[in-house]
Amino acid sequence: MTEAAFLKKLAGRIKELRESKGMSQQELAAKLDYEKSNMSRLESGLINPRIATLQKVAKALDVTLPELLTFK
Amino acid sequence: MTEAAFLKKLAGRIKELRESKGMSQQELAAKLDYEKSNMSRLESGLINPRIATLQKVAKALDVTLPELLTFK
DNA sequence: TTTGTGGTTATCGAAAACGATAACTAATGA
DNA sequence: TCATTAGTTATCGTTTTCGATAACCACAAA
Repeated sequence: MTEAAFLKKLAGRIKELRESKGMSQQELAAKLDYEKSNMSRLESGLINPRIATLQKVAKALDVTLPELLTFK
Repeated sequence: MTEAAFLKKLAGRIKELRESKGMSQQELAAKLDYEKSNMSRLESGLINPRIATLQKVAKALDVTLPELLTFK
């Protein structure tokens, strides 16, 4: 799997979890002190985020990091 | 948990898995095309790595990303 | 003593994340 | 029509990863 394909799947996983919680991108972004512009790019697979950023995303989504990173 | 503490635990997890496979830092670094100097810093918790880097680490250690990120 | 291996630390330049901000589109509702 | 909300896209400056390289330490084997 290419890096781009991997980031795409991760992006979809974040979007899926966010929507299942009924949150907007801006709500999620605000919850972890992340720019909404970057959140948009993150959910589009355009960013290769740092692990600490994903840790905050997981926390804001109320899931564990392994859960966030579990996808097909 | 602070970011620094989190990175320390991640570092320990990588070291633990690497040693359980009987690999040296340089062997692991070479396997994912990562500089040995950075591997040393990564295992010291001095680096907040990108998710794609950790994905390569997991692959080189023959574990899944969730497995790599599962620790106390 | 010399050589090799494993690991650490430092520096340099390039690339990319990230914060901050702005402009824009589309959809919804007053 | 106007305002609001959600999301996208772009730019700028700062910070940090990362590749590349070098120097260094400790230890063990020849």
